[in-house]
Amino acid sequence: MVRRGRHAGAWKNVVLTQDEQFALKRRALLRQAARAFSEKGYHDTSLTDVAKALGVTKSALYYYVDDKQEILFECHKLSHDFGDQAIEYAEKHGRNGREKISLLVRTYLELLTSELGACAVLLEFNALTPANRKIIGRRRDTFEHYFRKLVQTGIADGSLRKVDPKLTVFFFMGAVNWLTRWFDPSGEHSGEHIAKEFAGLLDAAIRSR
Amino acid sequence: MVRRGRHAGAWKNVVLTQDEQFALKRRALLRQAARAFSEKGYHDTSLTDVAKALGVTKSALYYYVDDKQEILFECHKLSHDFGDQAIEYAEKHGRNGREKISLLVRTYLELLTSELGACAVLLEFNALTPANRKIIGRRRDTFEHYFRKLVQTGIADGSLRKVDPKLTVFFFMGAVNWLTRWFDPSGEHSGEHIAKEFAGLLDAAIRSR
Amino acid sequence: MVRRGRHAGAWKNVVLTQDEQFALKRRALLRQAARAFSEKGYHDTSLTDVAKALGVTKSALYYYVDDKQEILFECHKLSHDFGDQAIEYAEKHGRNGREKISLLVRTYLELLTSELGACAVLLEFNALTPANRKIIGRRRDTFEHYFRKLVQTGIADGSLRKVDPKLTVFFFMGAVNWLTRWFDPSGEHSGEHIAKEFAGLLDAAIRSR
Amino acid sequence: MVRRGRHAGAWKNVVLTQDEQFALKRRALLRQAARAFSEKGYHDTSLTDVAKALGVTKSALYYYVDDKQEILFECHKLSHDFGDQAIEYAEKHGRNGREKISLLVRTYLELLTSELGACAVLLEFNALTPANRKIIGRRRDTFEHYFRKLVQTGIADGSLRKVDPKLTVFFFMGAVNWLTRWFDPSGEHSGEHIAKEFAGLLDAAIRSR
DNA sequence: AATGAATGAGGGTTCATTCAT
DNA sequence: TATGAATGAACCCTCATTCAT
Repeated sequence: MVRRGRHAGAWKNVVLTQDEQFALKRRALLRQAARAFSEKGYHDTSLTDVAKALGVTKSALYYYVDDKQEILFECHKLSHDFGDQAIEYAEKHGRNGREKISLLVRTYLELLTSELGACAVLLEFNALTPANRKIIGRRRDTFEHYFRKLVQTGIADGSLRKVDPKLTVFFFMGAVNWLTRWFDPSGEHSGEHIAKEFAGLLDAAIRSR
Repeated sequence: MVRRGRHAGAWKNVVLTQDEQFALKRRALLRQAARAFSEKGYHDTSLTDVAKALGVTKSALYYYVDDKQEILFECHKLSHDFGDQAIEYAEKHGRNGREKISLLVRTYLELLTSELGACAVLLEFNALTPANRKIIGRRRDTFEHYFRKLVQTGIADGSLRKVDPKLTVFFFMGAVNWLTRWFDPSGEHSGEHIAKEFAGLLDAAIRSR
Repeated sequence: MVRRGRHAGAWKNVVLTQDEQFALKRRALLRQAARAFSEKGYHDTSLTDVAKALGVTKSALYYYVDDKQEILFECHKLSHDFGDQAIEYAEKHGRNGREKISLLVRTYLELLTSELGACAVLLEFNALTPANRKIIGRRRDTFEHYFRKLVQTGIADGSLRKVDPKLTVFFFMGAVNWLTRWFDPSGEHSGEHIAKEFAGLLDAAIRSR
Repeated sequence: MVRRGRHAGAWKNVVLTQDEQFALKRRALLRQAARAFSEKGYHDTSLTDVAKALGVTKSALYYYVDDKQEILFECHKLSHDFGDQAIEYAEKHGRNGREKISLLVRTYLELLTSELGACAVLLEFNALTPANRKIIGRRRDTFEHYFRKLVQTGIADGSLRKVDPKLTVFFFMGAVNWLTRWFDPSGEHSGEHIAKEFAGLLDAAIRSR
């Protein structure tokens, strides 16, 4: 669903424009849905539930979204945007494989936990439409491929011990995806804390002695 | 579903008794369902799918099972049986926290991958009925609690470095549950190989330097 | 929907009064809707479609019309106005049953094809509200009754052979209504051509030898 | 929806086999739906209506049919089967263009009216899926093309006067399709009577003087 | 021991309609 | 005059479940 253009309007800085309102509400919808998806899974989350949680009718959702599928797709895209950001950051500030991985992992986890829900749908890859699965699959492959490459780099530059890059990435991605099932923003551990701890565990797991 | 009594029947040692037949078929049903559940998720797996894969009608399944829910419940129980076995083994052969954890992890993963599907349903915890969720939840807590305890033991006996036991367990459990989404018995890596590799990664992550 | 009074306003001869504007736009709306109805049917034509074709929002339509039903009703009335005109013309210029029928048919078809869409809704009689169906039904009966009468007259005055008046009228009305599904104003055959051809076919079908 | 094979079973001649039962019920469903379609149109006929008329639940229909669309499609196919039969018959027994057309028209109408409902959906061509529309469209074109050809033949062999073949076919097809909106099997005129009368009208309309 | 047939609840989606602005 | 936003009814369809055979 794409929003049509709209003239800027006066009061620009005081009140929200209609477009901003729209975007805000849409964002809220995605967030709420994503939360439900990661709690109960895509298929077990009814739009009625989502709507009720937002205080509107099911039909109202369709003003902001074409499809239930679009919601899932959008969520996946969002979470991959985080991945891209994390990669960019790691690439810029890390000096060897090991450092880059640590930065990548930590940034990624911080972003994810900061806006959890909007992204915690990684588990629901199979619920994507074949067409969408292709798109998201490509991005996931890119991410994992980059991750693996980093492991290889680290091994090559001596900062990491000789682990299996593929299994290592799976190992870590599991931990991340699982996060979405138990992480509670208002819980005992802050997102930053978890990010740091997980990064530490992974680092210890693969660094060269 | 509990089986009613049935006279033992002659030919006992030659042919399978009816009860054995029943048990065999039921087991096959559970396995097949579990496989489907871990591939596509509980709610996206229809009983028709399962039945077709077994070569029978949907209705036939109800002879072996009361409910779709019962299947899921049973699968969860099975996978926890593996956990219990792994614990028992680790407890018997490990000499300190670190060793026990390694044994636990490795045994658990080997069991899981050997009969994947029967257990790959860990991801579908939320699809359980509240009542069943309570039961399985208790077993899960027991398992994780024991796991955490092991970490604490290891830290105490100096075999492990000072990590957060709770997060560590979550970290690892994520990797395990995720396994069910990508592991392919006929794929590149054998179950044993993965078990060993994962155990190695975890060990490196938490052992004292 | 009836328009409330409105003062005539100055500039009367220069600009369109508000009432004229209103009428113009309403007419455009009816025409556009009718076109869509005859192409896709009443129930498969959404007001959004109609609105989009007119360059406004769905809501805007409700300023000119009370109901979707009102549109259909109005269209039916329009098409019957054409029938009435054709009758009047035929009655004035035809000298016997056969001539009158030929004139009726030809005039009717020329009017219909000239403003096709505004009338091509004959097929959607069943989509009318019971109340409206009664009203339109009466007019339709009047038309068909007059038509049948003409056939009887023609038989009586010897200009037509002895055909079944009722079936003859049905026969021809079918051809007319079907027209709305294939006639293309910008197509191969002009409305006049079709009117002439169809009139010719009917005439040959029923004239006395 | 295709039915799987089934062994013949004893009592073959006494009781209906399951397959026959199935076919019978399916046929009834199609007939009932077709009746509703031609009365109210495809989009305004809800499966609930159809089911209620058959005394079952909406869901039950899905045991016999994959889709609402499949019903429509099947009806169209049925009616074209009648067209094919009529063509075959006309081709065999007619000796020139005029005779063949008369036979075609009469046979076709008799078949249609005998099982009206099962076929009276010609009007709902636009409600077909693009894919199905292609298939049915091809058959319709074939039929109309053959019909036109017959007109040309008749003109060539001198049995028909020089009419426009295309418009003539449209003219007649309109009458036929319209039939489905007013024909009542238990009404004043029998199917045979109508078939004969319509065939007579068309014949008079186009025969050479 | 298994099947065919049917049910009912629930889910996603569309759309005419309303109303405040 | 016209729009954005929301609603509720209706619809198609799926699926776990039941029951007679």
